[in-house]
Amino acid sequence: MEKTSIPKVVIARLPVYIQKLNQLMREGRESVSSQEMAEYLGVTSAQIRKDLSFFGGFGKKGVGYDVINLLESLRSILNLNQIWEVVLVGVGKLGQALLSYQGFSRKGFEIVMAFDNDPNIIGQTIAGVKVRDVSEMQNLTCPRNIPIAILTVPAGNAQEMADQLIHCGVKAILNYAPVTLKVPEGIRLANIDPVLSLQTFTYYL
Amino acid sequence: MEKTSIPKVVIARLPVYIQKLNQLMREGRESVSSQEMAEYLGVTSAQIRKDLSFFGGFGKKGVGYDVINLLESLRSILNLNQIWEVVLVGVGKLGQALLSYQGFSRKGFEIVMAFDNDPNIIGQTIAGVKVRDVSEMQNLTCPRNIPIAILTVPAGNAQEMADQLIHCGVKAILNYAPVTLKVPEGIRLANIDPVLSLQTFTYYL
DNA sequence: TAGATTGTTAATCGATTAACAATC
DNA sequence: TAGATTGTTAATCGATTAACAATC
Repeated sequence: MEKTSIPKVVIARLPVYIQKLNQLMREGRESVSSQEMAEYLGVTSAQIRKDLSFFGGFGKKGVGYDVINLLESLRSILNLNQIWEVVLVGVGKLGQALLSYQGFSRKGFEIVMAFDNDPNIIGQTIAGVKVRDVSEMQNLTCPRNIPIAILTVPAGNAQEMADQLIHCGVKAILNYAPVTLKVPEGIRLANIDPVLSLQTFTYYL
Repeated sequence: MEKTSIPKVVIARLPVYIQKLNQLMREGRESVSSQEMAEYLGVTSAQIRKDLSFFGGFGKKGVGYDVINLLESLRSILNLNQIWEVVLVGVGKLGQALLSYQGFSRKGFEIVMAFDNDPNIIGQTIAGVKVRDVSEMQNLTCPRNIPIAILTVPAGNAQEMADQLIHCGVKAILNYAPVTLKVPEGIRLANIDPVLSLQTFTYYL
């Protein structure tokens, strides 16, 4: 029960607001109303105002929200004004694609280590990160206290890798493996499985 | 307002149940209780029973649910007893990884066409799929009426590609681009942006 | 000032959970 | 039969929306 008062759904929407505000900023926009944001994002303006009001009053009545100011406020609420270290486990095709993805470091997430168990991949350097043997993972990650892990291993290995990472101080896991992981209370977990999304589609099609 | 009565959250959980039931089946389990499923998935048993009860009574009181029977029932509810054709747009690193991913066809989703705008990639065959010029997309996809698209293009191109796909009859889009797309009523949309997940983590860390 | 838009309250809506009779 | 577990109802909990006074 951490930061109890604010609903999880609200926290999950803040990054979406940030994404849009970033775009507005690049376009040179100075201010934006909740109404306009709502249209862009396909939600109600009341929801946007309510969400923001959990953290204070960022707007000016009759005017709207200052784009840069709101953006900075939200970034600060989410602790995005720092570099977050990330460890990636599983350097198959998907893991390689994520290692090469510029979007992480551009948004302040730095993949600092990568591990695999395939001798053909161990030792290679991908996007500046040297791939190491997963058998060394505990030795190498435990001392560094890396807070976030990305899991791109086969389903069968995911739980074991998660356990090891958590043991070494990882506090949040982005899981691409198609399994439901068991993690202790207090460990954040998000699952990205495209098949689950597709299987939801097919109900409606 | 299609199939109104059943909450979207319930539909979204069915694939997770299917995932676990598949695993139980592979392990040779014959039946399972809502209690046991709940423990595996980290939810309440009441939720599982309630979810299933929207579609009928699949269990036996005092016994639980027959694994194979429930699995088949859920697959049928989600229309998973058929092959679903998929078009993939954007064959960069991520697109290539998804093209090579066995999990889609294994679960009944067949990527039948792929498009890109990079001359170095157009013409290549990846995982049995020939990459075609995106300028031909409308000509090639419109007649085939493919229901599902996966978008792995840069943020700047995503909306334009979505519009074209929808124009050609696509009814559901799995969007990997880091933008909020605008789609007409009735088009299903799911977004997979790992950065949004990471940015939710950092609030709690 | 007049018009616009916020921040907030109260009402509505929807989802989760507890509890238990039914029954295998 | 006794024990276990479902299916379902009612109660609780939480999230969304409508509406409007405050105010820029």
